[in-house]
Amino acid sequence: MNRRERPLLVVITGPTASGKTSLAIDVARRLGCEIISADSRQIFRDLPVGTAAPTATELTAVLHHLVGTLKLDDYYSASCFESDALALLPGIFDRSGGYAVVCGGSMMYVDALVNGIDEMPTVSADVRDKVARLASEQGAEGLLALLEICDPDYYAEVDHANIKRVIHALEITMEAGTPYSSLRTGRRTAREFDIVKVAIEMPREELFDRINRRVDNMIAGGMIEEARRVYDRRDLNSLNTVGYKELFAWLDGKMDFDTAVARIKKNTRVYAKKQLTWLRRDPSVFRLPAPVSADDVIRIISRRASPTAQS
RNA sequence: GGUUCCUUGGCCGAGUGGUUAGGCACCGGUCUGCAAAACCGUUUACAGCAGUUCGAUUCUGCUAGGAACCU
Repeated sequence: MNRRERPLLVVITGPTASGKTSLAIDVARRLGCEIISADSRQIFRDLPVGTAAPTATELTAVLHHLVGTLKLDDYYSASCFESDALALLPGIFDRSGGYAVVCGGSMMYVDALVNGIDEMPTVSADVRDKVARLASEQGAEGLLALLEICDPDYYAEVDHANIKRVIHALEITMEAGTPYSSLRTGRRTAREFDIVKVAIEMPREELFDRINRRVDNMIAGGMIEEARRVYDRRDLNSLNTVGYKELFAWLDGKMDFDTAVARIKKNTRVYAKKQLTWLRRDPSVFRLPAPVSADDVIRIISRRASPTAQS
């Protein structure tokens, strides 16, 4: 491809099991660039099978970033991803003449990189403990009552049933000493590069079929051993993940094996649906019907050939 | 052949003579810091037929299917 004045980030996304990985590799080869993975679970080492991470062969075919780089107990978030990706991009653009591919289905990660995410202080262990203690002593009502006092604006808009968001708001508010809502600008950050987002689409039946088959392949491909190896760390957030949860339940004797596998399939389908919901409301995504070839993606890139600003 | 019991929406599973069980799935949605997370909304019933009743998913009878026990 031609060298670009203004670099271009090609985001390849779509629901789980839609074929993102191999498409991204094809596209990256055509563009002569590297790939940044936007996957909140493939970024952990020790989970290659159950997260359908790129295989050794695939990793060799094109240089990948942010795959298997974290330990299971490392802290990570969409914001961490934004910084990591932004730090990697200049080098990737340089080496490729202005191209980079991001591939992944962690929609919030993609959004954080594409649109930016507001600056928030990192929550200290101290504050985390304080809020956790309040939660266990006074329950949801206590948390909500406190939020109503210290951040009435967010209290008014947050889903009171979604206690995770309430806790997060309280933590940030306490850490920052200023209401969480005052730190949320909702503003997009302008990027120094162009962005094209494409998503792979296919009839739901086909997608569900692919999911079911992939789960069977994972099981046959060593996922049970993988789950056994991390079993003792099952309480970590990184292992609050479809596939592992269900196998842990089986290992705990809480469900039989066939049920566990059926649950993995079911929960993976549920996950895919949530990704589709997220994609549907994003008008900036080019949704391409499978099978999608690198050519299809290149065509879209060239159509918006020159440095038209993305907004 | 006889006796007793069972039959609820895609699945599991409560219950009642007259307002919604509930859970899961399906379908739809929320989303700016653990997001493969967390959360929200909605749809699908009372096996069939005939009675009793102002009214039956709930009571009675018959039919069908199933379970247990008896000869």
